[in-house]
Amino acid sequence: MAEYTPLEKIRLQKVEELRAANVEPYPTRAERTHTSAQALAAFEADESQETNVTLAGRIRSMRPKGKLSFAHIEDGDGKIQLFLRVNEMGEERLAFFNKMFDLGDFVEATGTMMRTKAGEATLLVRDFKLLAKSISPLPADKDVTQADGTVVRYASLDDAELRARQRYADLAVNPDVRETFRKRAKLIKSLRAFLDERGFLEVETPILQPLYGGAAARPFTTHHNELEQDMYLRISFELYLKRLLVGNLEKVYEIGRDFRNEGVSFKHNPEFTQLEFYWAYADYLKVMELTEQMVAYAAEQVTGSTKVQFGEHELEFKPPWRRVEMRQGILDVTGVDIAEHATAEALFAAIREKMPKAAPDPKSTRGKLIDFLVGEYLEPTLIQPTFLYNYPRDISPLAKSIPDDALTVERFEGYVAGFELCNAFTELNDPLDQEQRFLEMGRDYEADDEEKHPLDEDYLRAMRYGMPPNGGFGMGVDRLTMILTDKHSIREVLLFPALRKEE
RNA sequence: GGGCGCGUAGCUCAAUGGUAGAGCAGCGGCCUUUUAAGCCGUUUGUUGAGGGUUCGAGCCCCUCCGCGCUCACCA
Repeated sequence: MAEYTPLEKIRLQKVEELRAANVEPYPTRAERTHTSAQALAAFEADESQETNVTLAGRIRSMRPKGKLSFAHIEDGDGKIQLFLRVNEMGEERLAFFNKMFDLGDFVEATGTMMRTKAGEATLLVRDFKLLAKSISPLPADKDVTQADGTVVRYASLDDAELRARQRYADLAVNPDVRETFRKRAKLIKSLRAFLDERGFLEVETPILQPLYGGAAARPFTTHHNELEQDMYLRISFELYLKRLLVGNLEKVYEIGRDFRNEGVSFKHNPEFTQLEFYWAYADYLKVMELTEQMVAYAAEQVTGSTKVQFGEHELEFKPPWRRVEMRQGILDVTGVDIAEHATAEALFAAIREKMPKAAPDPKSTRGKLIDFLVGEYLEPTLIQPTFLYNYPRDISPLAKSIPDDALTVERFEGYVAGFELCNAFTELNDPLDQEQRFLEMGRDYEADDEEKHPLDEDYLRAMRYGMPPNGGFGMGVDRLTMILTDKHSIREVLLFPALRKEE
């Protein structure tokens, strides 16, 4: 059971007193006629007319001043001031308001809009009603708008853990947090609109899967009792969405949750939102063009511009983005030409020769060594939106090889602000080649290696019916949200990020 | 998992190893145009938990818990 603080006990006492006085502290219905913004707009449109409104919101400040009181309430649109005087309601009623109402209470107020001596558009209250009593005080905060318009906060909830654990309190007292999640919603809506307009069909595929695949990650495992079988939460949508291409759906996409049983960091959460699309008869170059258009469109919808400030960087999303061929990019920053080293051993030796301080894992495959070079030396330089393309085959088991280059596949990743935003390729549609790749992957790892790619026989069966050539794409929606809202931790863009359980 | 750092009142934060404090919030008053309202008075702490060193620990040491940053991992 909850233990109440002295403050909470006082408020619980008030609840009792209210009920004793026949005032319901949690009435069923509200009678709001205007939001704060609507009331202000109606009043300011013509101040000579009487504007009568009923507002509802949470009390954020109270300034009782003898026979009159000021208060600010906040609703979904913002704050608005209430002005209560004995002239309108009598001393007893005003005293009741001052005594029984607290910061955090939801209240309804009816009256006429007016302007105070200080010039603030304010509701002169004739009557008021309690809508919901707040028992626990919200984290105290005070913010003051200076003459120059800047807002100074004197005390606020800024403990990162508490803000994430009690997001409801964070949202209640930090309007900018509400704004972040409005932008997130706008982003997802804009991605949908963009793809819908271009004839992509939104679909839903299983989250609970008998076999996981489409990425290299450890899954969350669970168990279906009746079927008596283990099941996995999906780590990607890829293999199910591509099955749909076999079914003659030419353009499909899904926005949803992926689950990966991996480490948590400023850019990783165990569950995260992914956008994937698959596009028949397109290749990775067409996907590249669609990607830059889509992200530029989203940036404009969310922020009003294709120029986005992220930390110290001003990012320009307007197409075309910079394109860097992986071999050339690595050559430029490290002096190592991966094309000259066809085996892991040769490449490892070349890396040690050019960069004695580099410490790649000696057991790495050639692809992992290349990945090491990219992550270590190239990624940090990719600040403006950039497509890095042509990846090593052995770390891309679902991508199609470049004609006449057995070691390289048609794959690109989009980088922004030094981290990976999206991943795409010309999809492998040759069932025999795919089977080989799965088997190769198996050989590259120990039998019990958690990164081992499980062989999905049903996926191969689907592919044998014939899969059209196609381009596929996956993007971390949380990461794009971070970039578009200038937040530097994934926790800031997730309403309820994963946290260790309390106590 | 490794390294570094943090944890003090409801909130934001102070406090050389020497009596745990301030502002806001709360509570009791005064106040008919306030907006960090003001003025007078006043309450609140297992200093994250446990152990140790010391005459004496919020402060030093150890263990644990939680969080942050970072490294590793994450095609």
